[in-house]
Amino acid sequence: MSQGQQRISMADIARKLNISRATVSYVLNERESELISESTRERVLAAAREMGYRPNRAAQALAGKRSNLIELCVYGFHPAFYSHILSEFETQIAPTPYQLHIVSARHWTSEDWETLDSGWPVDGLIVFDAALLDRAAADLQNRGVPVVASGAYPLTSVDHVSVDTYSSVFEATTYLVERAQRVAYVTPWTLEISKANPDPRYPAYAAALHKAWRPEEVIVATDQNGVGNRAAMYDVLSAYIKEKGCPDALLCFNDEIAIGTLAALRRLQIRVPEDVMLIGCDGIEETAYHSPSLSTIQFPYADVARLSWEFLRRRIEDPATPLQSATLKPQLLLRESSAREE
Amino acid sequence: MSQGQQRISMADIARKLNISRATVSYVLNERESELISESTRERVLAAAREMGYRPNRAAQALAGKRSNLIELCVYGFHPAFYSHILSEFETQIAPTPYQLHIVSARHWTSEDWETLDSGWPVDGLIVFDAALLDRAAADLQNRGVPVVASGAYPLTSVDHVSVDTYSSVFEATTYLVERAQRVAYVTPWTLEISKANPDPRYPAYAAALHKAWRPEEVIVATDQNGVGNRAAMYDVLSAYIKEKGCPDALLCFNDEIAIGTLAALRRLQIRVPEDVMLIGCDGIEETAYHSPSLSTIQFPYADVARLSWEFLRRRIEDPATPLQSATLKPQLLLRESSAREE
DNA sequence: TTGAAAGCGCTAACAG
DNA sequence: CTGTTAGCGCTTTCAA
Repeated sequence: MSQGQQRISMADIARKLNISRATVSYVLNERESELISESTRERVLAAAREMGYRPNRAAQALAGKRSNLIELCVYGFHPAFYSHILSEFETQIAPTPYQLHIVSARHWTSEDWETLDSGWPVDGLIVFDAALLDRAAADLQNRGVPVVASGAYPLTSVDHVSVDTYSSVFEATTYLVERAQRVAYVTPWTLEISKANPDPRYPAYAAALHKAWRPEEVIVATDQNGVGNRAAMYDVLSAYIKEKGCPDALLCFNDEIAIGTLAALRRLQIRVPEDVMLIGCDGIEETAYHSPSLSTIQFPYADVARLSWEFLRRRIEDPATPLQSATLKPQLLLRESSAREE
Repeated sequence: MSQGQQRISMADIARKLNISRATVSYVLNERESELISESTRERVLAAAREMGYRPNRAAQALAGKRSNLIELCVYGFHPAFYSHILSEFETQIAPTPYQLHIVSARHWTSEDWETLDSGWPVDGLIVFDAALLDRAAADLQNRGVPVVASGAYPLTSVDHVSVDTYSSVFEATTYLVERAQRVAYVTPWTLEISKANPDPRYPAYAAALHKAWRPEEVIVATDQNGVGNRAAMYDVLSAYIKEKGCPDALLCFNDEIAIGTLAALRRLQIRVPEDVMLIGCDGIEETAYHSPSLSTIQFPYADVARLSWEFLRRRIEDPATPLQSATLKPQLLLRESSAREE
């Protein structure tokens, strides 16, 4: 078919058919309002196909057409939590004419956060767990770009879907507190980071312990370089246990940490759940496949994606829509790793 | 700061400063060749910052500037194999001025494959495991867009990084054949699909068995709807074993299937590796955390990403570069799940 | 039913 | 050192 060295433009089609560029544009855009003779229509369509015409989306957007681009800003592709998120958003958007432009914030330095605006003509923007994006996102919103924030700490000045991780973690911790003496929190973040970050997990854990008048125990899972890392769980855990003895229950920052902890405990010959109860967080698929199966806090991936997209789409269609918001609660999923008599 | 309802353009800056748009363009683009007075330079920069100017990338691209956009076409964000791939590509591209535009082919129907060309002005394109993209990719290449293909079945008409999965699977199968009587292949694809698809796993398995004069055994892991699904492993496996007895070794299509199989075997009270040896494929991180730890075929994620990007970048910089290609071999990682006396 | 022309925001050649 | 100008490919208004 097409073997031209360059891209085919509407002008090429018009020239070949000896008609005007506007006519070509009309039929290619299926403009109902303009009346085009059936024969012209067909000639244009045929030529476009033959010549391998593909619209230049940058030009379309420049000329004022919608870009059908949705920017999704998320931390990265890893760990599995994010791939679940991305998959669900993709599932939402795939059947629509819209396309996802994923921006990963993983490697961003502090200034980069201003870069939320990629400069591409997006029709809308979804920011997931936008801890530091407040200003940038509000800015975009002010410039007329529809923005939806979602996750456990969404911006509330824009349409948002919040996930009430706090209450679920509180619930999980309370469950453990009622069945165990020493309930520790295992996290890849130092205590300073945990306290400075808007992430609700540590505060929820701490609140649940305080409520029961129990002392906090925080196990920081970092490697020698201070990087949060489940691969270091064995070293971290054995050192901790050696120094302070073994807690009866562990609430883990996320499922990856929980899985790393499970492996470390196995190596230390500590039984789960008999000696130590274990609960993770996020509800990644893997948790179901371990032995013992891992209790976790199931993040509502699909609902978050569905609602976020619903909100964004509505706002794109009707910018005057009043502020939309919803709150979802992750579900505590009790499985083998936390099974114990009360 | 900026609270305008609309986007700031270069014209806005020029107007405010009473200078020409070209001057603004020059300083914002740091054009060395044009001499701009230091004072003008600073005024422009200051105004741009204050007004919150962000370049319109669509317009830049239209006007002939490089877009700094790299399209990465990959099957999806799931399973973990893909998130490893995406992460590594992202790691490569993050420190450069380029930006990734990820296109997921997961939901594509047959016609959509023609859609490889998203219509955005990409500077280059990486297609991963491009089974059905040959024509579309070659097309783009012909139109002057640099294309690199990578994965276990890359196009060879363009720059490519191939991964020799065939030989690794052959090696793994041979390892099993030498230590077990019945070596079965567990796959989420029906035999017809396996045979029609360019994926080298089934052929490699079959070749290794034939070489040893052993009969093939293929266990198809699909649910009632015929969808490939590790969650169905228990049902599939117990039915298979009931009918034909239990193989001594299982070579799994990928690590997800291997993990599902491991869980199913556990439920069936069949020991790994004592009763059944198990080897997966892809080398996702999870394999190290199971008990027994899972043998797998380690895909060279980082090297594939690094080389692909190296090839693409070189071709972008110098389109006349001769065809580039490299072949990488995944490493057979023997762990507990396949440990057995010979 | 079709065509001419303006303009989206920007780059880059050229003129001053 | 700075301004004028011609497009890039497309949409859209207005004429014909």
